[in-house]
This record gives sequence, C-alpha cells and structure tokens, in this order.
Amino acid sequence: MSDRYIHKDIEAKWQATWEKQGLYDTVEMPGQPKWYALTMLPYTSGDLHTGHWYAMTPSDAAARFRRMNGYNVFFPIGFDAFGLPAENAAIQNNVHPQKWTYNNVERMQGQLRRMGAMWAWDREAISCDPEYYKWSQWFFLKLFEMGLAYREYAPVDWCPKCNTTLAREQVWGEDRHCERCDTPVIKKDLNQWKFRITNYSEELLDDLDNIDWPDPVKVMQTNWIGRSDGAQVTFVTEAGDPIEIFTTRPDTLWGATFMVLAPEHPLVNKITSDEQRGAVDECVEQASRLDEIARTAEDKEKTGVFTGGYAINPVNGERIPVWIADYVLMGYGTGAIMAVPGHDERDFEFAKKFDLPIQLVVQPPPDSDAGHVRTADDLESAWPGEGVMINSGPINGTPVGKEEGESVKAAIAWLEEKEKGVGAVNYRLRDWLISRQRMWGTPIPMIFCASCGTVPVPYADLPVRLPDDAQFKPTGESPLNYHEGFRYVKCPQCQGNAERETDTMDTFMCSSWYQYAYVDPYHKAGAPLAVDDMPWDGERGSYWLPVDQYTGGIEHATMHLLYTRFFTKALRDMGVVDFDEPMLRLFNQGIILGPDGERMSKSRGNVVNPDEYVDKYGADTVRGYLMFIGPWEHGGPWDPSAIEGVSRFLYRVWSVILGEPGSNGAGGPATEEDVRGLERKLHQTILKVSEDFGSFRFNTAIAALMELNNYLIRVKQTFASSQSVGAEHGIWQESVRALLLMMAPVFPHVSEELWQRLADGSEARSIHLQSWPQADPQKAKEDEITVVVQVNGRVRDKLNVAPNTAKEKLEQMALASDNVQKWMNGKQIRKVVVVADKLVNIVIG
RNA sequence: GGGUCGGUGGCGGAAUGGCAGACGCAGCGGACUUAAAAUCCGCCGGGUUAAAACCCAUGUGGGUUCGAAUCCCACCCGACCUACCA
Repeated sequence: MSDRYIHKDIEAKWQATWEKQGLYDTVEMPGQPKWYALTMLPYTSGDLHTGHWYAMTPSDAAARFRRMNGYNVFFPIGFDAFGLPAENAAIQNNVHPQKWTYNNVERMQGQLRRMGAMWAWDREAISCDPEYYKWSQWFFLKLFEMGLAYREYAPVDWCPKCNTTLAREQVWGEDRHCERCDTPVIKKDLNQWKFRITNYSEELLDDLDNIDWPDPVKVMQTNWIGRSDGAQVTFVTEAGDPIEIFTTRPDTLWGATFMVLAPEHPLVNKITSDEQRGAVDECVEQASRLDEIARTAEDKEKTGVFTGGYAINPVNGERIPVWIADYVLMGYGTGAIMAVPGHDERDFEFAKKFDLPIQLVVQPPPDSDAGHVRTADDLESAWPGEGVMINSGPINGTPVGKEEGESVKAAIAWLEEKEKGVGAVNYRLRDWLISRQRMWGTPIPMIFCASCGTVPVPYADLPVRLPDDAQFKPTGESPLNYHEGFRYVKCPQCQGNAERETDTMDTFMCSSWYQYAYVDPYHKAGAPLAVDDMPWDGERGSYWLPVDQYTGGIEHATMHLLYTRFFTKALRDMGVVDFDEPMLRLFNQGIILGPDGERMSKSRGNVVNPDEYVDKYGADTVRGYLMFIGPWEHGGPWDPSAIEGVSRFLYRVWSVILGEPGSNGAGGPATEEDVRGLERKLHQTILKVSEDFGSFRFNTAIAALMELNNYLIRVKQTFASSQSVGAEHGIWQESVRALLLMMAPVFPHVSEELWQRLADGSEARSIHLQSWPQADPQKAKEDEITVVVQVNGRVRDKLNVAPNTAKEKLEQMALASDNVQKWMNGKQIRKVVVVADKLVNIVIG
C-alpha cells in the first residue's frame, strides 16, 4: 500500500469495510449504559448540502465520542419523505411523487455514506413508506378516540401558491407569509382537522424546566405558548346578551369607558343600531378584505366604528358604548375587550382618535413639572405604571406596584365574591391545524357517511394507502379529490355509500414521532393493526427511549420541537410511552454561510457544494474543517482557503506517525525533560479534548490536537528514534496512539487507517471500538509555573516557580525583583495582592 | 415597539475576573528547486525606538475592582425571533 495519504482510497475502503463488518449496526445491550444521539432528519430534497454536513458531522463526532467512552450508542438516520416539492415535481415532470422521492432517497443515501458517519442504517425509516404512515394513521385514530383530534369549521390561513392550509406556526413574519414559499397567506373558512395541543399548554410550559434545552428555544416556546394571567368578566348588552372579555388588568375595570369587539365577533350584527349599520358593515367588509390583502407594517393607524349599541359595566353599572375595531382580534381571548384608555396605550390612541372619554383609576405620582395632581387631561399617553387605585369603589386605595399585582388580586377577589367574573389564564397557543389539501402526505383515516356521520377507518383496515395511479394536473387541487377509487368507499359502519377524507396530514406529524419509529422501523409490517397495539417493540423502546441528545437548527423552535413535545405527552396519555419529554438534551448548531458571509442561496450564487470539497480534500478534512471554523452554535462563513489548514494537519499527522524514525534530527537519546515534556503535553491535551468534545466545543478540541501534533513534530527531532527502547519509546507510542484515538470521532477514516498501520496487522480491532484515552491529572501538571509580578496592575516582571509556592514566598520574591524595585521608585506599598500560581500585584502610591 | 444573542488583528476565532490574540487562514522573509507548486524554517495588532524598553489597543462612554475583553449602567451597530395578545 502507498505511503502517501490518499484520502479517496482510504475513505472508500473503510466505508466499505465498516459496512461489511456491521460496525455500526444497532445492538441493544441491557446492563450497559445507552446513549440515543439524534440529529434532525433530512427532507428528501435530493441533495445533501453544506448545511446538512454542518448539522450532521459534528453530531456524529459527538456520538462517536460517547461510544468510545463506554456507551452503547444509537445514531439513527431516516428521511422526511412527504411534502409539497415532490408533488410540484410530479405536476411539472409528470412523474409520480413516490418515484421522485425514492430517486432522491437513493441519491442522498449515497451522499450520507460519504460522510463516514456511524449511521444505524439497519434502523432507517422513510416516512412515506406505507408501513411507516400506517402508524401515523394509527396515532391519528387514537388521538381521535381521546378527543385530541377534532374537525372544525373555522377561518384558517391558506397559502394561495401551495394551495393548502397552514398551521399558525407555519405563517411567518409581519406580512403573514407562507413559511415554505414566502407567499402572503389569506383567510378562508374551511372544515379542518386539528390536534388539541392547547390541552397541554400549561404542561408544555412547565416542563421546559425539566429539560436541558438552550434558553433561546425555551424563550421562544414560552412566548409562543404565551400565558397571560388575569380575569374573565361578563359585560351585558342593553338587549341582555352577555359579552365575555378577558383582561390582565381587572383592577382597571372601573376605568372602562367603552368596549371594542373584533369585526368578526358574533354579536356585531345583533348589537348594531339601524343608524350605524351602514358604517359597521363597511368596516366589517374592510376588515375582512384587509385579511386578504397583505397587511403591511404601516397599517398601524387604528380604525373603528361605533355600533350604536351599549353595554353595562358589571362593576359600576355604567352604560358604555360598544365599538368595533380591527385592533381587536377574534383569534385571541374572547374577541372582545373592555377599553381602559387611561391605562392602556392602544385604548388611549383609539379614545383620542374618536374623542371617547378617558377615566383615570390609577393615580400617577405628581408631575414634577406641573407640580399638581395629574388628571386625565394631563396625559399624553396612557399611564400603565405605579400609583394608587382611585375612582374604583371597593378597591380604592390599593397600591399598584410594578410587579406585585396586589390591585389585580384585590379586583379578582372582589369579582369572584360578587360573581361578576373569575380569575382566568389565557394562552396564545392555538390548536395545531394538521389538514393539508395536498396529495403527497399521510391520508387522514376518516370517512364521511351521510347516515353515520364522521366514521374512523377501522384499525384493521390501515393503512389507508395513497393511490399509485393518481393524476397530477396543474389545477391546484389535490388529485385525491378526483381519484374515484380512493374517494368513494363504503361506510365501515352501515356499508352504505360514503366518502373518504381527502385531506392529508401536515408532514410535521411524521416527524413528531420519528425518534420512536427508529427504535423499530415498520413494526408489524404487513400485519393488520388493532387498537391495543404497540407501535414498536416494547423492549427496544424501553431500552433506547427517550432521546438523550438531540441536535438541530433553532428554526424549528415553535414548530417541530413544540409538536414532538406535545405528541410525546399525548403518547404518554395513551399509554404508549412512560416519560414526559421526548428529548432530554438539545443543542442548536448555527448556520453555515456562503463565502460572502450571506445565507447560501441559489439566487445569490454563493452555494458551496460539499461533494466538490469531499472530492478534493476528503470527507475527513471537510468534517474537520466544519468543526474547526468556530463554535458550533455560531455557524459562520465557509472559507474555501481556510480548509487548507485542516488538510495540512492531516498530512502532517500522517508523516509524523508513519515517517521514518530517527530521520529528522541530530540523533542521540532524548533527555528526561524531553520525555516529561511530551508526557505533560499529551495528558494536558487529553484533558482538554475530553472536556471540549463533551460540550460540543470541537473548534478548540481540534486546535489542541493540532498543538499536540506540532509538539510531536518538534520533539521528534530530539528523540533519537521512535523505535528505540525505554521511556522515550513508551511515551512516543502512547502519544501517537492517543492522538489517533482523539482524532477518531472527527476524522474517522484517516485515524482508522493509521491505527491499523501502527498495529501492523496484529491489532485488527477497529479504532472505533477502542476506549477513549484516560488522562492522568498528575502527569498533566506543570513542573514550573510563571507567576506574573505587577506594579499597580501592570506587568513588570515574571517569576518561574514550582507550583503551589507559598504566597509569602511569592511576595518576597516579587519585592526582591530589580524591575519591581525600579517601578516602585521608593514609593510606599499600600497593598500586595497574591494569587497562588497566578500573580503578585503590588499596589503603591 | 418588545425579546434573545452577539461586536476581540487583514480574516475565522482563543482567552468568561489575573501575561489579550491559542489554533488556523491570508500576508511577508528565508531554505529546497533550473523554475514553479508542494514542503520546511522564521516574522506577523498599532505606535515611539538602533535596540532594550515603554505606551496605546477587545464597538462607544461611564462605573465596580489591587486588577475588566470578561461583572454592572447607558448608548451605538449587527443577526435572529416576535409583534395591535387585551
């Protein structure tokens, strides 16, 4: 075999060998600690881009590190295979989405293999496989039975380009555009299936404390769930109709001078007086149109109309006008508010614009300029801050603090006593809309029968298969709608004519439980299902689950990462899992950018193709480079010249380890200090690298490995020969082996090749089955330490001393220094700070 | 408007209260070569200087401390999230 490092040969050879040996096949080993490492599954786009390499290869290195540290590691892979691009390709190229998808899968499997990752291919799962989606359907039926899946006619967000509805989480930005195609969404009233994720609002919020996830994700989920504490209060119209409102400031109820309903509020029509009907209708019309046009940021000016109707404020019996305005949203709270312009900025603006009365119920402190007690007329904006309750009957005099909420508590207590309202919690989170009007997704296993109503498909009939012969037309409508064989069925209950649900499930449904599918993919393949089935092998599940370490991008913070948490809680309640959270630890990697520092995109022309670099430098170099760029969570630009550094490193390692011994240098045996120096450097490196790998700091770990290699290069010149005997030989052998072991997680191929060559055929066991090198902290200790001597905080001298030299001794030595004496210049010492093994600071003056 | 994270050489970054710039890229000088590439050796924040040495320097301005890139306050800039949430 060649003595040169030829990455192409080596990588191909070891990838084939490992696969043949089944090196990464999954084995459950009861009694041995397990580690379930998971990286977010790729969508079957057909091409593995640099972002995939950036997300997956460090995740693989971390999994390999765990494995070398004695864990039985599970690192599975699969494909998120349903979705719109396949269907669009089908329409454009007249090819079935399944064919398109599986072609892509095949291509991506090859690309994934080139990474040299320890994928558990024996547990691969592809979500568009009927044996996969039959379980998605099984879950749907279970959720339906539990009342967690329901169908509702309601306004929903519709993407006119994708021709489907979207979940609230998939509508982005202030212009409310589609997460996938950026098209602004419109409103439609439709019958849609939803999951009752809101049943778990509180638990989803509270359990964030029990998982080791990055704070930004927790903050985003917390905000998305959006808990507000306050009260629900019932106002009554003059006609006697109740209007429920939610408020976080029930203490300001006495300051409510009008009410505002959302234009879509069901009571609008009834409450509107004849005189106002024209104006109200126009406003409602305008609001509904506004929803259909892209709402722009400038649309901040408040618009509204008086309905002509009045309601009675339950706390003081006052008659207040009822308005409608588009700043009140039907989708939040009850779609109606009490307006307290004195203490709410939005209500204040509205009151000013339409000349409505403003009543202060919290007395602000005296104005320092005016010097008198402030009244509503003095205000240029609402007063949200502290003060004392006034004009508020039973709660007058209660202080209003910044945080305390004493006045709020007093108000709720009074409301509850008088039965005029109750303390209430409101969440921003909405139920998860899962219906999609597209064909390439998991069919929703429901049947509509004229006489029996909505009937679930019996478990034994699963899966409801997608037809192989669907016709794709550019009508924008799902082909399932006009596929007669799919659509028209017999009712499972009465055997009469019935119709299938033709909507399919949101693809986030597939990824909500894929971490469970990997444990035992396609469980009970080909067999009929039953209500009391388990969707995977129980022993395998209880061995591996839950996921110990999840890695992926933060872009899924309020989508996939929220859905899968909900799903796990629902699975727990259906008795399928016995834990509360799917992933115990999460790490968010950053985004790899183009060489210009901008997000990679075809239109910018800054897309880096990883295959090109793998061809040129090898997978090991590309892996190492991506991990060396900087902290994994930061991401950063791809620098096509910086990759040279990692490539050179591997060539240097190669020649250090295989280079002719004794060929470099003057010869002669190494000194004791040379031997000790290498030993110290080695153990310091093991300590550093172990710690860094454990916390995903690959960049500094690789830097430490480079330092060790540089040290080996230097020391090799003073070592007579790596083949010679004694201490010199021992530490050299130990060092090069440890270097390879520590390189193995990042550079699996080249480290295996060199490991085997060092073994000279005698040690055939893969480097990836070896144990991580153990550091000896004693050996890592410095024999001599440099202690800095400062005068007034500026370095003036340095002392070389043994570690743990006594503070008194250090002070003595520092004061004896000529340099220090010079800088002290005879001035008086005010203080001497001594930090052992670090510094002496002499303060003079 | 609100929230989160960040700002250090020409560049990516290291250092999280104690010698700022580890490791790498680019650059400069040298060795090898007929020459180039590759490789190897050396230099590499700015200023004063023959040198030693000293001074300045981690977005800006203050503060805490014997000592601040690191902690606190205010501001500027950037990225991401969120947005009439009652």
